Amino acid sequence: MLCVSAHLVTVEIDRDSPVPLYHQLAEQLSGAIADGRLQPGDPFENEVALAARLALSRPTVRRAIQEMVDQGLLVRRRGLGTHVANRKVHRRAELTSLWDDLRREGRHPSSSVVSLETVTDERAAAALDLPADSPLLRVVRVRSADDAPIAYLHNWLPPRFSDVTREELEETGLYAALRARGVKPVVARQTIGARMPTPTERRHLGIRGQQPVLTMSRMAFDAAGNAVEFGDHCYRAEDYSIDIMVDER
Amino acid sequence: MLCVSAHLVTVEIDRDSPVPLYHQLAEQLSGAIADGRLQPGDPFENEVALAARLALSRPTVRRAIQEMVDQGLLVRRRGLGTHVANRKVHRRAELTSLWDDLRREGRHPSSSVVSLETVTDERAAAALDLPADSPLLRVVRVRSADDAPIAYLHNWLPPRFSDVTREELEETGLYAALRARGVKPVVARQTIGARMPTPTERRHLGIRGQQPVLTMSRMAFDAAGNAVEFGDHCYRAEDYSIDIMVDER
DNA sequence: GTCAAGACTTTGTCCTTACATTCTGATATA
DNA sequence: TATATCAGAATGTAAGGACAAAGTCTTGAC
Repeated sequence: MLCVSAHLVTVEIDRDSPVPLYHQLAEQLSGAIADGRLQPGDPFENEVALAARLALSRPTVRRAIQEMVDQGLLVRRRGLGTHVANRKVHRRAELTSLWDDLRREGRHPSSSVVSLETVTDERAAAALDLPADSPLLRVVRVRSADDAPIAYLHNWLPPRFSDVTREELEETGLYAALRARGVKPVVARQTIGARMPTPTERRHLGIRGQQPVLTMSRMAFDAAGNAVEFGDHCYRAEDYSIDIMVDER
Repeated sequence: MLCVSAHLVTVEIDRDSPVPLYHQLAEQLSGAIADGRLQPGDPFENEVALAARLALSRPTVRRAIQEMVDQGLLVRRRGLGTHVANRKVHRRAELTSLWDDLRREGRHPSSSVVSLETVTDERAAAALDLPADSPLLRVVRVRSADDAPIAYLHNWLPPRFSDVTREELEETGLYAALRARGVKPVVARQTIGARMPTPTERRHLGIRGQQPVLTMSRMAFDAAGNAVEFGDHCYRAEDYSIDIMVDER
């Protein structure tokens, strides 16, 4: 008999932890894929065996596996078993800030706040589900990577964030400031386009000659569906592109 | 007692149908949101009551609700209940073709095939997980909406699709041709950028003056993680923008 | 030797039950 | 009156069992 045994990943489940068992399991199994203990194409231990080995119920194990399937880490096929997916379809956290993106790439992000003031803006207010005359905090920044400007950013925030300071924005970024106030954007609608830069944009981004900008406007929402931020940004197209995974739901 | 009773949606479950009960339920409830029977902010019937009313188990009902939460249609909060989400966070099927997008907007899409030939291409082959010298079917098209060109499209397909014809592409679009062969892309990695058009692109897209193009390259995969298509496209930035929902997973 | 039927493996669906956690609102106490 | 506690309502987590469906592989018949 040909015994293609799946590599058994060591998993430790802490039943006293407040983090759900299925999530503990998914985290540790994801770790095994991330650090190469499990390679794309490798067969995955089957659900029932895994459940028996870890003394977990099958639904719990299934839920962990489903979490990983949703992240594109695993592929399941009836009768065939579960396998580690092609690395190209792995999704990482999607809703990231440019700041975090640059850090992950090993570059050194910095921000300079061009202006920080309270304004009214009809389009931003509509995006934030607020009355058109609501006072909004408008943040205008230039984002650089390794001291070369790559983005000219406009953000509008609801009044409750009016205590955000210039220093905070320059040191940690906008999304960190929101996180510090207990707000976590989890879903956003983005519209991406391209156009020629305005003279102001050319100056801030150091654009010479005929080079376009990539534009992105974003409405971001928290888990409860409340709008938390509206942004309208433009990027030096020469140095920046947007990389996303899209999927059917 | 203040009785805020949720509007009861009529649901009919067919236990003999091959389609899973949770999916039947999710479809019918989604329909109620789509056609306005349930409005954003409306309280949703709670899980246990819904399960009792429909003679379904609670896990089955929960699975249907989870499906809708994943589509951004519902928001659940412990202790608070389930509510219909803000319409702005509703996701529709994301991985759509430009052809379908235009149809949905009520415009009239058409394609003209510029060339259709078998080639080798190192970059496309790498994206498709094939050897660099694999023969690939390359499709070059101009996509128009209401007879005005908006996109210049390059696609590379694995050899098994070499029977795709020019007529088929012009009448139904590429994704329909794939569907007809039992292949369904479900996830794609897209890279979006901007640049100035080449003379060829200017000619095909009818671009005058200093106008950039929006570029998008896409690697598409089926549910098993097999690469099914690689595309490299450019769009008239004046007439086209890319609209996507991104979320944390 | 080839093809078909059936056994086996694995995931998919569905049920029942139990208890935990979180938030609201009402009651009771100071 | 204001605060703290408690009950109620809703979702979240977890277990265990049963059967269905899909795909592979072996076995058996011709």
